[in-house]
Amino acid sequence: MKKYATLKDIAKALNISTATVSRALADRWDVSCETKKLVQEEAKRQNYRPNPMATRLQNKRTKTIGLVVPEFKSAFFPNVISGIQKVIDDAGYNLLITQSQESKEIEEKNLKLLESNMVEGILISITREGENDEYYQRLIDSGIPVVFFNRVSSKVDAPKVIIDDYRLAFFATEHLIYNGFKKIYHFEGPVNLSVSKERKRGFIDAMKKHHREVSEKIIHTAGVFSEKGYIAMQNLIAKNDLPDAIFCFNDPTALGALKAIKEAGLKCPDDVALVGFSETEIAQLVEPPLTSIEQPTFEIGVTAASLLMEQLNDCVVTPSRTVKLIAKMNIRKSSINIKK
Amino acid sequence: MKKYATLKDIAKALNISTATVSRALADRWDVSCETKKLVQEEAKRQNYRPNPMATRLQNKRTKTIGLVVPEFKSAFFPNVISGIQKVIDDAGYNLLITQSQESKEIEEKNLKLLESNMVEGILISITREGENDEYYQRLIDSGIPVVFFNRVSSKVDAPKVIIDDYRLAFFATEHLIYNGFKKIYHFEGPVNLSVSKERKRGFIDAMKKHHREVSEKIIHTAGVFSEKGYIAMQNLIAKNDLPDAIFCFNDPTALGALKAIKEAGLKCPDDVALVGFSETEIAQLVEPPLTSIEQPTFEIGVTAASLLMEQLNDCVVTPSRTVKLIAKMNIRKSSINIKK
DNA sequence: TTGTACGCGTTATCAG
DNA sequence: CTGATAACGCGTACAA
Repeated sequence: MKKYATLKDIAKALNISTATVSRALADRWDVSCETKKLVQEEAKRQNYRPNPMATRLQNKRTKTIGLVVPEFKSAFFPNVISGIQKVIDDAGYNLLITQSQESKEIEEKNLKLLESNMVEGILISITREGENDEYYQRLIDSGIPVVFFNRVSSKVDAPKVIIDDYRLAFFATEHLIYNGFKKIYHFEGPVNLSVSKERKRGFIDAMKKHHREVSEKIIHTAGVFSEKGYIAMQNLIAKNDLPDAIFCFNDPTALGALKAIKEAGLKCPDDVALVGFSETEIAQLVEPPLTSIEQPTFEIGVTAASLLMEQLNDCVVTPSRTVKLIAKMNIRKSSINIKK
Repeated sequence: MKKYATLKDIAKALNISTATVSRALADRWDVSCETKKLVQEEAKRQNYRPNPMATRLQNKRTKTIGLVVPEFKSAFFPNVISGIQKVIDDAGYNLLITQSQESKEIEEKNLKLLESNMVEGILISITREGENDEYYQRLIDSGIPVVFFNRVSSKVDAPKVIIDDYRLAFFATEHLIYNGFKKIYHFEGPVNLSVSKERKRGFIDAMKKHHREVSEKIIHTAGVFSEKGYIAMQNLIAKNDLPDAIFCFNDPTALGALKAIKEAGLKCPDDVALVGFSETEIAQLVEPPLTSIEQPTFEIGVTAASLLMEQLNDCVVTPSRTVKLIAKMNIRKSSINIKK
């Protein structure tokens, strides 16, 4: 821990006032060129660096916004972040990123951290463990605008950016039905996440529309990560309870399932067809290429950040709105019915 | 922009001094229980939140350390971050993450951002665009310890955590040679990155050891991302300049190459064998599974963070050392010589 | 137990 | 052009 040089130090060294030093360093017109030079030289010599805390204590602006995401092991959030960063950069703001690791506790810790760095706004995709609703509300009340994206709070009234999970799950399921698959299962995501519920709802409604029987047997919880999909599929194989096709909560679970299918000597789509969700780069690289719903990740980031910027600029309190973005389905070999 | 409540505000409301308020909120013993209660109630009612900048201006501690990574689209950095976070958390510190997006300019901006948040130390894996050497040095000089990992500065004297790229590239190449491949190429990483140089050097030396001819023709620049590997492979196919095997800079380039191979109606490893580097989850999921060097990502993070903590605790200036961690080679189908 | 007064490092205002 | 001086919000000796 070294001691920093301060304005006072360099003022003392030059026998002038701190005010002059401050002005000289700010390169203002109302200071003579020679003192300016003297000051700047002395500053360099003492390796002077302005104390950011003191500055902020004065003008109360940090030009920084904070971000909380659950993780960035999958490609989803990194892509969203790129979109966010674009908007933030263009607006001349800085971005501080934190990772909640799907833990409610760490999420709260991160929010506090961002707060103590005086971010002017917060973008958040909440953890699957649960919602810190009271805290989100508290942030908003204390004047820090919050924008939710992807995984949103159901209770807090704030701008939200999501995709129409229900509709896309519906489409994906119908796609399997139209392709002539008869025994269709669903691998469900984390139960207390709104996206899981929406996708499950879309699946069920599509099945019902086409008069397919929907029982609890055809829905299996498989979480977010590939291992979970792997295990869920292994279980089905062990029980000899093989469906024709599975609509998976996301790509990782679908890829995990794919691995289990291959290991069991089965084939995709011949024995079990698969549909993923929220397109990852891997979807195209894997064999067979995976049918998946491609979310506009970059655009999600752009939209969320823009909504935040809007709030930051308009001091007027606009009613918070939920933006639903459109996604598209990439149909690939993993969901082609070869028996048809 | 709302105005925050301050100590003064709540002191005024209660007709007492700010000092008492301060002490009451700090829950000290030298203040009567009733005023304590009064103050705490008033604080809650005014939604009082201590101004972090003022606090930091006083005790000059933030208990926060900063991180700069080039990107986190690949799984590599997210895993490292998990390791870092473990150590940081255990030590009671906070972590601020930034992303340089492989841009030298953004990297410097991020360093400044971290600095202005008064982080007590910085962990960095530098961008491939070049090195902000002067700036790293400046940080260290001004008392902020810096630890490099994975992608390190060649000029700045500071602790570094790397894996033995040279040796592993050497092994990987020998593995291909021992497997009977004759025409072996190398897809090189970004030219000005030390890891690229090390891996290339390992490749060349292994080839030389076994008296293979090494010309510029067998080394092709392919960058970091899968598209680059895809294009590089397409070029080779177009020129009808097919090798038996390729040692790729990393997994994404190898996967890109794999895609090009498949699209051209060729087979891996039958026509072209592949070896990747820095194992990604996808390596096992792809067909054929990809031989790759598995880096101890989590451990890299743990080690780097530990080195930083060491520096933070020991006020003594210890000579900076470079830690080389061991990696292992996962041999899979993509590098099996079926002709042998 | 409570209040006064000062310092943390800056910037801004107002005289000179 | 330059120098006092106050203020930002908080903590804390010291005095009462």
